[in-house]
Formats: sequence, structure tokens, C-alpha cells
Amino acid sequence: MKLSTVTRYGLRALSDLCSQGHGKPVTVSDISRRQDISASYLEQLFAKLRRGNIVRSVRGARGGYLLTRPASEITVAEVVRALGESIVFGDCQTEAGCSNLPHCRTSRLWGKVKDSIDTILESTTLDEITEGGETSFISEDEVLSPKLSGGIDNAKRVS
Amino acid sequence: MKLSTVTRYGLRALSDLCSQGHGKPVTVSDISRRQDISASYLEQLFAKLRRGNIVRSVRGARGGYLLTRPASEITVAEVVRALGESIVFGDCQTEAGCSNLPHCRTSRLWGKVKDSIDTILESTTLDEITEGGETSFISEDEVLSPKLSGGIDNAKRVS
DNA sequence: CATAATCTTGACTGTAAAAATAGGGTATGA
DNA sequence: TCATACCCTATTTTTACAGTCAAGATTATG
Repeated sequence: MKLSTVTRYGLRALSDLCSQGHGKPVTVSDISRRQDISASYLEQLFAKLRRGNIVRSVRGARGGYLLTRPASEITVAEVVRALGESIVFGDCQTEAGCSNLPHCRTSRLWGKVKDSIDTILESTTLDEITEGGETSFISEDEVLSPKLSGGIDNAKRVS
Repeated sequence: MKLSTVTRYGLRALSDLCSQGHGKPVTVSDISRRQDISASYLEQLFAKLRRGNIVRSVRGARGGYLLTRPASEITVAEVVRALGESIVFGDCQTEAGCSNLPHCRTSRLWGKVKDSIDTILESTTLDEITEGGETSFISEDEVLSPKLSGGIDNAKRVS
């Protein structure tokens, strides 16, 4: 039992995005280089994150991805959900009917386990798993403004 | 992310064994019939459970498997461990060293998750996931076999 | 002792999901 | 209009899993 790479990579990518993009769009290729994850693969992840309303994209040159909200308002649970990871322990946690008895006995145990995981994931936000605690969230207005381009590209370099 | 069938079947098998064998050895073929799990496959599971000191085997005619201890003294965590299920969320929960930073940030989260799961599994015993709460545990004396070395594999050498 | 019942082990295989790649399309700033 | 970077989908590669089979060892019982 292991979390899929989709989820692990996705979380790493978001963490990277939070700490690197100080309000500016971050490109997939930058994240790819820093995190050593295939760019094509990352694009698939970001497509899911975009559909899940975790990130927003800016197309064209100097484009990239931004969080839709401040990192402190995005829970890990949301991200996991957006990435399509389903955490299943017992057999009948998804379906209503349950055929045999011993089976159902255990399902109560698994339910307890799942609840406790969910509680943690719901109460942890993105900024808590980011280095600087910075956010690459940016309001709609700011993004359209050309003034932003005067950039700080800078300071933090993780190799 | 899903528990392997090894663990799910294994737990069902043990649950069956607890409720069916009232002190007497339970055969794999009986469990196979009742739980609708391939006997060959079940034998693999029981081999693991025996190595993990969860069950003990009685060989020969009228043989079968027994718990090594009362069901109330065997935790689900032990069983999961014996079956070889490793519950891993982050990447570096097994190894000490950790190469990059964002990675490590998330590992604290995954550590918290894992701890909470472990707590539940450690505090749940087999009898809690069994129907009648019966135990097929049997004391050493009650079994008539003179040579019941539970889990000692030595003495086997073919040149 | 012979036989049957059962455990024990290891190798083997097909399948399905996960992981990763590839390539062409669309928007946009300089 | 060109380079950049997102966008989409199909395809391939890889790996882990579920399950089978067969031969052998051990022991109870008639």
C-alpha cells in the first residue's frame, strides 16, 4: 500500500510552486528541472490540479501556473482529491451493500482508519508543507498588470 | 492506494478461523470453501502468518491451523506486519537520509498520518473483528502432538 | 507399514493499473 | 511572427499483483 506517484509528485510540485513563485506564474519546465520530474508527466498533474480548482494557468509566453487561493486556504485533502487519489482500505467502503459478515466486521475498523486520515489531511494546509511559507497566490488584477514583470528572480535556489 | 488482497484476505481468513475453530485446528480447505478464496493462495497467506507467529500449524490428518494466542491478545497491527503489508505514504519514511527539502517538509505530514493509523491498528485486536468473539486459541497441552515446535525450521537439511 | 490428508515451498504466468513518453494544437507576449 | 508555454490525447513501457501449479515433506490413522 503506497500513495501513487501522482499524489507524491503533485504535492512536491505544489510545494515547489509555493516557495518559488512569489506571485509570478511558475512554469512546468522550471518545476520539472528543480524537482527532477518529467515535464510531460507534470503537465498531466497540473491538468488535474487545474480541473480541481487548485491552480490557475496563464497561457503564452511568460505564462505558467498560480494557486487559485493563498496556500493557507488550500487543504492537502483538496489536493489529494483533485489528483484523484482514493484511499481505500476495506472492500466495501465505496459500495453500500456488503455480502458476507466477517467482511463487514472489518469494515468498521477501516472506517475508523480512514476517518483519522481524512481528519489530518483536511486540517493541513499547503503552506504547512512549504519551506518559506510563502504563497504564489495572486489576485486577478495583479496578474494582468504589466508592472509585475520587474522581477525578483532570485534569492532562493535549491539544487 | 489500496490495501493488498493479501491483507484483506488474510484478515478475513483469520476472522473465519476465530469464529469457526472452537479450539480445534481449522483446515485451509474449509476456510477456502467458506470464504471463497483459492486454497493455494490461502496457503501462502498462512505461511506468512505462521512465520509471523500469529498461527501455529498442526500437521497430518485432522490437522489445520490454530492461533498461537487468544484472539484478544493479537493485534491487527501484528497481522498486517506478518502479512508483509507496508503502509507507506511519503517517499522517505523508510530511509534516514532525505535528499531534497520540499520532500522532507511533506514527510512530517505523512509521519503524522502513519502514526495515527498505527495507533488504531495496534489498539484493535482480532476478537474485535470476529463475529462471535470466540477464539480458536488452544493451549500447548491440549494438543496431543509431542513435537509441536512452533516455527522452528531447523533440522531440515538435504544434501 | 502403507496410505491419506495436509502442510510447505518455489517457480511460473497472465493481467491490469500505474508510470512515463510523444506529438500536435492553441494562446500570448515581445 | 516567432518563441514560449499551456493544453490535450494517444500510445508505449513498466511494474506490481493475483492467482495457479507441481513436487515434496510431515504426520495421523488403519
